[in-house]
Formats: sequence, C-alpha cells, structure tokens
Amino acid sequence: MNSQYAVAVHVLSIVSQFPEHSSSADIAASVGTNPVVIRTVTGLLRRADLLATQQGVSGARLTRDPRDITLLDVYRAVNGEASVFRLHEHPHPACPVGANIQATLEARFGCAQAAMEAELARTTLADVLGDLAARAG
Amino acid sequence: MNSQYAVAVHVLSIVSQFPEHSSSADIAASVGTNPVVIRTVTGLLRRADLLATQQGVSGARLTRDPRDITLLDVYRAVNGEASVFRLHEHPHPACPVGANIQATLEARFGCAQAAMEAELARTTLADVLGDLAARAG
DNA sequence: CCAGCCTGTAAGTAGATTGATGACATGTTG
DNA sequence: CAACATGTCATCAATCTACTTACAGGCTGG
Repeated sequence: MNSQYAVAVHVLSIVSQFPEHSSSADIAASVGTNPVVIRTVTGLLRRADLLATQQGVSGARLTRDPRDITLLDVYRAVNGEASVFRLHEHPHPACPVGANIQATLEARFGCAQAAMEAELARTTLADVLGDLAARAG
Repeated sequence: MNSQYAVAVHVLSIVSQFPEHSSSADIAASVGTNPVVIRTVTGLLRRADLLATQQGVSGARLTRDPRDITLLDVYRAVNGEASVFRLHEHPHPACPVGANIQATLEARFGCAQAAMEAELARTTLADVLGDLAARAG
C-alpha cells in the first residue's frame, strides 16, 4: 500500500481545522511533500465527494460534517475496492490445491478485510480531530 | 504487501494434504513459481515453528495439527508485526496537525489492523483445507 | 563411500511501483 | 491583464517484487 491514505486523512484534517490555510502549497508544507502530491490526493477526495475544490481558487472545503466522514470513506476514495492481500498468480490448475486455492483465499482474505473495514467505518474524521486536539493538549 | 502470504498458505495446504509431494520442486509446480521461492517461504514458516524441514532431505511436515495453525500464525510468520498501512514520513512538527498526525494514525490504523488480525486468528489451516475439499467437490 | 539429489542462502536481473518534481493548460481575481 | 491557484501529464530516481543462477552443506542408496 502507498502512503496516499495517510496523506488523505492529513489533508482532510487540515481542511477541516484550518480551511483558511488549505491551498495545496500550505497542505504540502504540513504533510512534508510536493504540492502536486497534495493536488493528486485532493483529486481523489473530490471524486469521492469528500471535499470540494475549484480550479483557480485557493483552498478546499469539506462537503460534509467531519462526523459524517468515516475513515472507510477516505479509504475507499484512495484505494477503491482493492484488497490489502495479494494472491499468487499462476497456481497449477491440475493440482487439487492449486485449482482452488485462489477462490478459497479470496473468500477468507475478504472476511479479514471486511473486519478491518468495519473498524474503519466505526471511526470518523471528527474522532481523528479529537485525537489531534487531545495530543496537542 | 507481497504475495508470500498467499504462497505460505498454499505451501502449508500442500504439506498437510500431500506430505509425500512436498519437495520444494513439487510445491513450486503447484504454486507456479521457482523452487527457490518456495524454500524462502518454508524458511519463514520453519522459523515460526509451523513446519519442519531438514537440509538434504526431501519434503516438509507440519509441526502441529492443522486445527492449531491459524491464518494469523501464518501472517505473523511472513509479515511479522508490520502494519498493512503506511504513514507519510515528514509531517511538519510545527503544525498542530503535522505534529500529531502520525501518532494518531498509528493508533487508529492499529485498531483496524487488530480487527483484521482477530478475524485471521479465527480461521485455521483446517478451515482452509475444508474449503479446498468442498470446492474440489 | 560417493554420486546424485535435496535444502539453505546469497547475489543478480528485469519489470513494476512509489514518491517527487517540472511543465503547462486552464480558471480566478484584484 | 498580471499574478496566482488548481488539474493533469510526463519524467526520474529509489525501492520493491518475483524470478533466476550459483553454490555451500547435508542426506541416502547402491
């Protein structure tokens, strides 16, 4: 997995907490990367309807209340339906194990991923903002 | 993530079901890869005490009953304590968000991964063998 | 006992992926 | 219209993945 997911949560936190400092350059400074990287991530978040931006206009704004944005929403925006597990690609079709291992693993790994996603769905951006505030003390 | 985890489950399935055909060459044929790849995986599984091999002697054998090997055991053997999520590396320490985002994400992502691992711990190699048998009809 | 086969492991290779960056079209605003 | 912002494409170096060759070390049957 790439770090776009972590960056996406960071971006949404900034947009929510400091909307006046939410240009791609400002966010890039906080994330520690290049503004183009931020604009790529905001593009993903925009297509998922989590934030709105306007070409030519500095900054971004959330399209919903932070309590209504779950970490699963953000995860889907960045990673889509891709699995965190990877299967091997050429099992032998004439072997009883090789012929059925992929379907079996897909099902079992799918359950594990579903459990992970359920936990992500239980957490909102508001929870993350609360964590940040608590740590900032 | 690499596909070693899927390969590892495949290897354990073969060793359990066809111990007489569990040389690295035999398993490689079923997995569809090179014998060296298999020996690398068996090395990880051996260090985790999930199977035993002997240099110079063909084949491998499980060290426990398949009912006592969970998919989490296999996961740990291959991936250790590594997280499936990746953090960005240089958040700005002077920004209230940047200074605390990593610790926050580490905690929240840790919960999600724990949920996934709990699901993996609920499934055993015996369950996988049952799936394979059911699919093989 | 030794030829043949096996495992363990290091090193190297081609291809894919990641993250950063430059370039530029396009839109906004004072 | 000049200055500045976003959206997007192309490129580059570093890293990762999977495969492969090579070889050291250990068993086993004849």
